Amino acid sequence: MDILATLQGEMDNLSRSEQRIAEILFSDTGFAVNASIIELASRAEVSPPTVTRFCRRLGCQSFSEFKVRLAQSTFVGTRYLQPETVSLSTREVAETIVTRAQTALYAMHGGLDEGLLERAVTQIANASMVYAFGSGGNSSMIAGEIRNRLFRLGLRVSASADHGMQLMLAAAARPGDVIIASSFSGRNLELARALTAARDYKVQTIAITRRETPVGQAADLVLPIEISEGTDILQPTSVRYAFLGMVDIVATLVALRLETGASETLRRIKHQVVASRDKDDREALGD
Amino acid sequence: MDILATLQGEMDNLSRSEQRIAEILFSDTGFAVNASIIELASRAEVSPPTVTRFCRRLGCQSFSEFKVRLAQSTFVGTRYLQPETVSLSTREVAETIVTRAQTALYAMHGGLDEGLLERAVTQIANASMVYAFGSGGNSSMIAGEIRNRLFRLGLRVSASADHGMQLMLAAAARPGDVIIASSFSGRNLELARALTAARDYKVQTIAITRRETPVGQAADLVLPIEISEGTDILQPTSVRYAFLGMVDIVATLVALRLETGASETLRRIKHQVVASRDKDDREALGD
DNA sequence: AATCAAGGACGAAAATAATTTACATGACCT
DNA sequence: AGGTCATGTAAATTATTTTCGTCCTTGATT
Repeated sequence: MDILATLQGEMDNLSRSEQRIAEILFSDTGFAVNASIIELASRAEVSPPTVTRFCRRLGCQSFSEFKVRLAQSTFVGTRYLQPETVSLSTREVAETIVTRAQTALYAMHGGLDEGLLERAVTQIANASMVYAFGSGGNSSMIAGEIRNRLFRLGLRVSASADHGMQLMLAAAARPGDVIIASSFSGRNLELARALTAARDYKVQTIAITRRETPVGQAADLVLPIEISEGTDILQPTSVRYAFLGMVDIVATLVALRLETGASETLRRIKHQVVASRDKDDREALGD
Repeated sequence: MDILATLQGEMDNLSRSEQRIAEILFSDTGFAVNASIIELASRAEVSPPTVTRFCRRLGCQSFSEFKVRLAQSTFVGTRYLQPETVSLSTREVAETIVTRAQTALYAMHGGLDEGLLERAVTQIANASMVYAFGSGGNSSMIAGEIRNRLFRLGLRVSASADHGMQLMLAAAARPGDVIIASSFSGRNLELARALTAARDYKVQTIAITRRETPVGQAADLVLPIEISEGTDILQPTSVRYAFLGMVDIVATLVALRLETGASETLRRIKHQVVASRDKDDREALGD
């Protein structure tokens, strides 16, 4: 879907002229997006037909289709394409963060599988109890968000970031309960163990993680997020946005599935919250 | 920047033919983005020159520039333009969530003030202790994220979601400490009180919130996020993405300010985390 | 009320520009 | 030597813009 990402993968299969075109696309996407085929060709020192062929190779039918796809992939900036460069200015940092978040959300969206999603939603909506598991700063935040979203819908839900607790909760869970596990890396072996234990007790397990990983394999159903994390340790991982988005999608679908009951619970929560604020109740479930 | 938003504002000043074009842009952006000027014109039952004039009126120099801008504004979908519609299908829900998140991030990015940001970053980087305050599901998540990001940089940081604690911590804080407060609505009066108390003790206070609100006014420095929350109570608020983005930007800038020390702390944390996983240490600070 | 500019919206057709196709060349490999 | 592939040139096609003339609307004048 993201043409620049596609291009990066194809880099090796390109001829010399085509690599020169690609070079320009990466280094100056802003120019490329606004250029005509002639301008782009002359800047890359190739002929226009070579550009056309280049577009075809990337799966576009025409140069203009290519340009549209290019424009779509460069929402804010393209700095994420040069992960080696350390961004220094405030402006660059902001642009990079926003762009990466957008990219992560986009990748998550592209990887969605409606069938899986619906199965997961059905299980959650019908669960007698939901457990949200995730450890480490990021996944425990996600587990917390799962709790935040689902309790508002009137579901019984408990979040845990503690491996020991997770194992015990899994063992204590009963058929009809659902465990939702979050792992960015998929390599959280204790979490995988808890899921395996839950399986023995016929508890449904849903994992938000990468498929081909210990956690992914241990779960009954995987809502896949296949984004690698990058290596810039100074930067917070953008994968969080993808996970958050997945949680929001699942929670919203569950809400729609439950419909009336959920609205009532939400109304009650809101009433309580608003009562302890000043009078303006236009705000949704604020903070 | 967003041409579809611009267009919505201009709607009244358009002639009949132009409104017919706009109509198509809103109802079938996907078609418009891929269409030639002739196709678009014939579908709107106008002549190509009218389309060209339409583009000019919207500030584009040519039809192709217009198409690029259009492609850039329709990252995933345009459903947010009709906020009243309740989305029902899985596909629609996913599209809506992703689009809203993107929009929120974009709005946050647009509202950034470099000067303020740099002042905040300087204060945080030099703080002897940082307190992150935020209550309610959403803001306490943000406070948690502030802690997650900053402790990795070697800063001393404590997060609290409890109003009573916040007040006490504010009273116990000393000059040189910094409090970062998060409030989506800005109407969290207890939080505002804690900030006011901190001020008396000459503790720097930074708020991520809306400017013209009790919390915004109580803080020394506001990193503004002026997004209203929408009223669909079934949907999680997209403002979270904006807040998260702001936290990431601030944290990254602080990291760059601290530079060497931070990398070392991160390396140590990572070493510990990796040691308790299996051997693959390519993963960043995973879960 | 009828008439008459003035101005704007619009489309037809011409002019221009962009893009693609068809074909030719030359480099490289077998 | 022959084939294949990458590439360019030039022609053909297609897309876009410009120019110009018509028609409608509006508002003033008779």
